[in-house]
Amino acid sequence: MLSRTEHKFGCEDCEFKKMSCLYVEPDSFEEFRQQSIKLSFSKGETIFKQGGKSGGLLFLHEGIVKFCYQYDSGSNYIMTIVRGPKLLGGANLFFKSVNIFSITAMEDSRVCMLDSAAFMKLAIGNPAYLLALVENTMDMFQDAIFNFISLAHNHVNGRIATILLYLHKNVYNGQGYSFTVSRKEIAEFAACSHENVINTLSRFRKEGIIEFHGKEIEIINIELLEEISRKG
Amino acid sequence: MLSRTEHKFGCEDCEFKKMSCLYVEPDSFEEFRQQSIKLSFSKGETIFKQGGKSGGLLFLHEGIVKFCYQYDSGSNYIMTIVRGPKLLGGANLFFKSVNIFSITAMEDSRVCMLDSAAFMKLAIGNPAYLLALVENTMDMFQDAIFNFISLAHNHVNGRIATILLYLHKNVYNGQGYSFTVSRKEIAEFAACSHENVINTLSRFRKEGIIEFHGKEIEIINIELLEEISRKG
DNA sequence: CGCGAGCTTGACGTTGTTCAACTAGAGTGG
DNA sequence: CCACTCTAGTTGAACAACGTCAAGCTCGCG
Repeated sequence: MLSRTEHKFGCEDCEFKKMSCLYVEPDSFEEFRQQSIKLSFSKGETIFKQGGKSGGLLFLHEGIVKFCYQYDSGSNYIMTIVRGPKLLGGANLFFKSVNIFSITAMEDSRVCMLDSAAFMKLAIGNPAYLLALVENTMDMFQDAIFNFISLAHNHVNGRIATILLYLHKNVYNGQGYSFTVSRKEIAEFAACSHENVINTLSRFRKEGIIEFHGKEIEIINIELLEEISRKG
Repeated sequence: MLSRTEHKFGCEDCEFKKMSCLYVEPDSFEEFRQQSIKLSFSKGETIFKQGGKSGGLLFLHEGIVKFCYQYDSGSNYIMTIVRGPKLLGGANLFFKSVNIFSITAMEDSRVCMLDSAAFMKLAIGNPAYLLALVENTMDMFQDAIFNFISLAHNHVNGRIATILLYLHKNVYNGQGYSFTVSRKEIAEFAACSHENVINTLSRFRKEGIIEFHGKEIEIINIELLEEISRKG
């Protein structure tokens, strides 16, 4: 029997198992699962380090993580932010032997590190499963690309509006219209200075689009925010 | 027997067939190939239109194409430029029923439009083949992402340097240090105004980094260009 | 010959970065 | 418990980067 602690990690009802068992036999999945390692990360801890040896596939059971690119100069760029449950695969993990970016926990997170070789074995035997996982990964890429496009075309107003909407809809969903992010992280996501973020957020507050107390930001007028996101 | 015209399309020695037959039986591939359509596109012609129904997978035998995102305002953003032979798959084509960006020929190009259903059948039967194709696609995404990162972090100097290096190394390789691109396209790639491109290129010329006559650009000092690309 | 698209240049205003000074809160060690 | 330090946040001023506008240019094409 599972102990209470192990049960907290949800091996019996985990989302990854549920999704996998749509395609593969529970026994095959169980064999694969035996090769994986359960880990907890606290807010701020680095899960994968840019430039480090790739740790294979990662399943984020619960929590919120950011994909960061770190420059030699020391500054960071956040490529995307995702919440669990989600498979974190793709260019960083599927095929490369070295991580091309870092993955850092933004909230306390629980993950499973999956064994690449065991995964490949499972995938080769179940192409429909592989296809479903690739599709899942592509969705994450697509979200990231739309953020890049907003970044390429819009001024800081529009970029920050896009980011606030993204965080509301895709990350902090299911908790009303408010969430907690630092100005520094918004700056790293929007690729601008933190001073500019502060000024922009203050302007949004003056105009009644958002409200904030400390790090907690609340969206008041989402229609207007969407218009700013579109028009730049 | 193949006619001379058909032979020009290279069905016997095409790169896609060569690559595919590392994984699948020639007979299976031939069956798949029967479902595909050979087409030629002239410089400037649109191959896939953003918002249009997805045309499935595309193999670019020869030529150069750009992936464009078009804004309501009418302005364009070039996400990436690739040369054949290359499989153009990924988020745009693998799974979505609607194209999320346009693909346009920058030089005269020859392509095969592949049938999605026939491809899926082939891939499901040959997981190693699917894996190889996904890896190929991910590489293209990775290149695009590095361009995005340069765009997010660098000033126009660095962005244009990055783009010139990308074009030299990945697109117009095998033709020395010179190539032909319009200022407008560089501007759409670097996400800045065409005036800014002109000023930057002139500055690069004054500093002896590049030389140009009309649309033909030649890289003179590649080390310096790489330094600008890195440092912004 | 005239037209339009792309290219070029300079002036000007806006946007955004950098810098400096200050405040507030969270750890840390005596 | 209190200083000390470190990080994040805030504000304003000075400066650089960039886009926009206007004008004139060249080239290819009908």
